[in-house]
Amino acid sequence: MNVRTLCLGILAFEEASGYEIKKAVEDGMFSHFIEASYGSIYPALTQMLADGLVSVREQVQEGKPLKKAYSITEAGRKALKNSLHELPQQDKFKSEFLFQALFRDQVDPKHLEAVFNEQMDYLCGELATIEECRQSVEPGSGHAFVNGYGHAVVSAAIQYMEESRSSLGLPQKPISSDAAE
Amino acid sequence: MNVRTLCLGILAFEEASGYEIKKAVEDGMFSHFIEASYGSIYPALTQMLADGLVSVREQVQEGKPLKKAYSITEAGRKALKNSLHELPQQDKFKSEFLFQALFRDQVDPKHLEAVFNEQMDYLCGELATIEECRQSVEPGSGHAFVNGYGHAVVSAAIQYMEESRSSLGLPQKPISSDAAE
DNA sequence: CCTCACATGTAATGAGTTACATGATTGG
DNA sequence: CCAATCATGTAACTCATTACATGTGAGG
Repeated sequence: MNVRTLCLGILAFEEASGYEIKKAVEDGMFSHFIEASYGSIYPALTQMLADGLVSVREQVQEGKPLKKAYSITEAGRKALKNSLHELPQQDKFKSEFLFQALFRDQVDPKHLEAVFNEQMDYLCGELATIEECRQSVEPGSGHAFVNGYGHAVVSAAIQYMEESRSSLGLPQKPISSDAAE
Repeated sequence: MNVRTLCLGILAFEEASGYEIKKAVEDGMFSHFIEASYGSIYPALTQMLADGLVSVREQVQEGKPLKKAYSITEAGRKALKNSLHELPQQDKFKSEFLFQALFRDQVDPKHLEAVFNEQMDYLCGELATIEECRQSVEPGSGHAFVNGYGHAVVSAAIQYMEESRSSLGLPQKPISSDAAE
């Protein structure tokens, strides 16, 4: 999948600016597909505008910079549908974190612990976000499936990592960003 | 992570040719990190040879083409260690399959079913491979962690997908490539 | 006879990231 | 006053993929 299709997908749900798309991809409802930087989002929108897949509405805001709100057009919806049918890759299970874990005896223990904890924090953060989202998505929708899948997979990862702490020679309770404080 | 580091990692375990590296990344013990094509593997090996990170041994085989068996050097091990400490990205949970699932009402049901089944087949295949591997990896090793993590995550995905069949409007039992026959 | 598995490589192409470039307003 | 958030965009660069190019031997 490319950034164009991702943007088109987001715009199929809601009008958005390049900036808002970036936020949605980083954190929001669309953070579980692919990553995208400003350097790919803005050119994608410009190109799609030229191709007639999206339209712009320039919003003048008080006390804030000019915002270009993009909307999907009928041609855009068609193009999205088309892209959806052409996506060939089923996604493979890949993880760079696991690569680091594989060579755990090659890295120094402090670093291993840091990597492990960062990964753990990320996963816990994701789980929290997913659980928050659950309230706002309607059951049976595409979003609900995405959330459910995410929840299942991320929980499993967290659970396995928690169980593996000792076998990796890591201290049992690191900082616990949740319960404490 | 780049292909160079991936190759270096594989060569840290065993001497291998470009061809064998490709196979290991496609299917074998090293299939859970990143993808790599011949077009990236061969140049990576050539470059690392020039940099002194690997050495070659040309094997003349009966009835088979010339094979270049690459081994990691001391400098290579150092470089790997270094790369391992510099890998910044914790891996995010991303899935293009979920993008397709999100727009399930935009694609035709036949296509959705096909995508779903392909994904399911892939996951089941992975699970089978992981279970096979379990016998040959020693407990407590990096490989064991990779296998365990993979098993946990892939099983969770399979289970959730199985449970979601009906809510996606898909037939309960498609072809069942396991039990039947 | 033809295709598959083995085996190595290059060049064009494509897609994205990083860093650069700019600028207003708000809150500490 | 400085940093962060909001907001848009470009250009150089990196990295990998795809397609091309070549060749053998085994098995159906």
